[in-house]
Amino acid sequence: MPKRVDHGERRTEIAEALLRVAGRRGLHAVGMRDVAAEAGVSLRLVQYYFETKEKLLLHGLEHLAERFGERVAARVRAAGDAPGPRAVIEALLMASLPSDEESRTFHLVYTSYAVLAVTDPALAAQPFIRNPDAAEDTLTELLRQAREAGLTQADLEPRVEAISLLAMSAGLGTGVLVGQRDTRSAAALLRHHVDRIFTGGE
Amino acid sequence: MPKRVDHGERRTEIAEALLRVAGRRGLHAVGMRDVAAEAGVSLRLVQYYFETKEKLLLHGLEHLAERFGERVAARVRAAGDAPGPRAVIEALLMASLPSDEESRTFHLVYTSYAVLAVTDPALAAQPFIRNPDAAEDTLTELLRQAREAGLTQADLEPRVEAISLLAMSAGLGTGVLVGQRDTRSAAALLRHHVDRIFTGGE
DNA sequence: AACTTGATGGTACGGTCGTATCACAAAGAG
DNA sequence: CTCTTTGTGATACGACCGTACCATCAAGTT
Repeated sequence: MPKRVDHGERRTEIAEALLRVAGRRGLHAVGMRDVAAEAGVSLRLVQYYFETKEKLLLHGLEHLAERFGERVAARVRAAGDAPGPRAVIEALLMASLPSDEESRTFHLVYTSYAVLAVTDPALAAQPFIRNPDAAEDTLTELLRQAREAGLTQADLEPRVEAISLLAMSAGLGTGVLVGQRDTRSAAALLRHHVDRIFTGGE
Repeated sequence: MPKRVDHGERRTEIAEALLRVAGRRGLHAVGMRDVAAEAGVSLRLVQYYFETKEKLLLHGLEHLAERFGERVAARVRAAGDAPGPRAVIEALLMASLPSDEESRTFHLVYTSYAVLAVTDPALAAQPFIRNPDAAEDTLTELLRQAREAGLTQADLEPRVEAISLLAMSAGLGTGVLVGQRDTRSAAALLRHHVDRIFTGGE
């Protein structure tokens, strides 16, 4: 046998190449040859590790979601040791706003995938429901904790506010992406609503 | 000269064919030939009335925005004669949620356009800023009127709430589109926030 | 040493896409 | 009646795309 290469590692490299070029030129414009060139390998290798383009896209989406999850987790950790629910919530919301190149790419590519998934049944809706639902559950639980700790009004509905904040974050993110709004004003808007929620207790 | 055909009319027919097929199979999958078949004309005619695909897309986007504007206006009118700001606001928000086939297509195609516009400088960012900005101004003005009429808290910030509601509506709309959420719960969420805003006055 | 097998490169095939070209019919203008 | 112009059809071209096929090299195995 030859070199014995770690398939998982190689697949990750190629998937990240896919995300990079998708972030630059849009997911719709990404071909197998572009991915190969970006990853510095031959077209054949992309075929070798992902037999078909559809599998490449699917793996790319999973990898994107995973990397984004790690990014959010890192931001939350950076919010300090033993941060309160509010700090965690703010970190969580801010992390998903397009600010630097990475989060901008994330937003763009994720939205592209979503659009594709609506019409293409092959790109299972799975990842588009599981991950957002997980974020929703997490945020709901954080708000519930805040309410129990008396940091919010007693009649706060955690899930309602969680869904609202995430929907707002997504909508604002799109606005930033198309250049309608800048990141700072979007962040200020989100903080305004966090302020609103964290009022009435204390 | 031959038949002397109304160009504007024909362009509209073709643009609507574009929107129909884009709504079914996704904007990324739409070719000139698909549009021609959907409109019941030959490929050549599509080329004749829109020289290039890019111009076809651009005109399609403008037509989409226009039709959507009319739709919202109709919904607002249907809210009754001399409706209060609140009824108008609710009608405005609900109309832009994907409920029937038309609004679902609108959301999908508009999002597709937005994704394309991020990377393709030819698809001018114009329509993606002008129209949302107009909606934002309209909603801001409605909220300001409501505040002046004492229907809301006196310290309400009209523009902040307008942007928030529209961003939420967009985010929720995407959620509905990908099947994460159903239309009724999204509508209920929006109404919840309208309720929140229209409180404290009276 | 011969063989097997995983990793890789090169390249060709069939299809589709946007666009361009050529041809022609029909309807007024002179 | 001829001529010009507008609308319409058919088809061809060149590019690109995803996929498939074939060859080759390297590293163990027997």
